[in-house]
Amino acid sequence: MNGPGHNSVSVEELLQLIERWEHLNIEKRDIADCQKEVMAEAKGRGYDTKVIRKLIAERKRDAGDMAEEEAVLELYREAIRMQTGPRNQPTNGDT
Amino acid sequence: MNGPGHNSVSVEELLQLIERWEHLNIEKRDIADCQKEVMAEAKGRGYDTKVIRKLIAERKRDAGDMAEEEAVLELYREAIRMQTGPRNQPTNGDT
Amino acid sequence: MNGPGHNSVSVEELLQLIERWEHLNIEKRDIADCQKEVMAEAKGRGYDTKVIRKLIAERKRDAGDMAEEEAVLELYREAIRMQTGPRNQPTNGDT
Amino acid sequence: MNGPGHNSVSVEELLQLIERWEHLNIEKRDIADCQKEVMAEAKGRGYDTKVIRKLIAERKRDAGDMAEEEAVLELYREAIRMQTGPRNQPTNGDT
DNA sequence: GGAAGGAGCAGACGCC
DNA sequence: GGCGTCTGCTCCTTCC
Repeated sequence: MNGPGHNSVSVEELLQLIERWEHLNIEKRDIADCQKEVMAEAKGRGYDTKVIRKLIAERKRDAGDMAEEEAVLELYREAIRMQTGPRNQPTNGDT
Repeated sequence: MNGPGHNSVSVEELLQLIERWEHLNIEKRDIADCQKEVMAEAKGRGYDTKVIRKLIAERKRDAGDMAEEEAVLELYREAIRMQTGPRNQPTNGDT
Repeated sequence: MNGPGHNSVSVEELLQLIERWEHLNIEKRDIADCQKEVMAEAKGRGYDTKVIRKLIAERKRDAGDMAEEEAVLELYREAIRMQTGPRNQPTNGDT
Repeated sequence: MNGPGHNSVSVEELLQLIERWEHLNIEKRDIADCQKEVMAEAKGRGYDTKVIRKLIAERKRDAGDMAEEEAVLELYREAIRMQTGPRNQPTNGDT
């Protein structure tokens, strides 16, 4: 009842999408395993993994804060532009 | 002041471990982005991503269940053997 | 200095919330202890607690699967309706 | 082939044990729901639940630390006794 | 030491 | 397009 080009194609492409997603997930798992290995190595060398995780979290926050600071600065710049721009580009007299 | 055997070495290797971990994390993020792209493509082709996620979860469960079922069956067999085996095996004389 | 309306009120209600939560947690611990007792009793009567845990897990899965299956079926039905309904219902002229 | 008092009894008591355990589990779930309500109420009153969780974790740690401190103190006392006791109870001259 | 359960967190979806 | 909510995942702790 269904000729070619009907939803059998959809099923095929749906499966391909799903399998692509699943394959990517496998890669993620592999990388996570590598991370566990790194932690294991750290522990093997006598480091406290809990402390290391704290350090990583801190670094992450620091990186994030830098970005956030930038965003805030940009926000302020924009706010300033909205005040100075519309009003007159004002005190600048060298036009 | 920083000859061999100082703790600057420890700091260095600690940093290397952390950076290796962070780099792996970046790779994970990239792959996660790819997954988002896949989902976006699916959505673009008219699929319901919620359903797709359900399907993926189902497939995952199915895969897991196969292995688990075997384990459970083995466990039960063992449990039954522990009950029937010792009790009936040797002293059973009504053959 | 600490009349009504100060933030000491907030501290008080915050503490109450926290303590309510903690008290509930204690109750949970108590119940968990009861569960341990049940298991200990089972073991004392000669049952294999490992098998019992598997049985419980199975019963849990069975119960969960019933509900979930319904949800998934409903989801799929809805997805199918979204595909077949709009596409074929009105403008379909090739009959 | 099995008269009364055989393993049909075991099945019954096994089921009772399992159901007792499951009932306790339900109670735990209920309490967990109450905890969620507490958190929801806290959020409704404008508190940051994340901070609250941190506070609870701290209090937990503090409580644990008190006990741990006691344990450490006891350990030290024991160590001191092992040093002073065997050697001579000696230099104590007020006998 | 290994597994099961719970807690915490990040990502994804829906609303505004 | 950003925010709030919510589910799912991972990690950690506890128990066996």
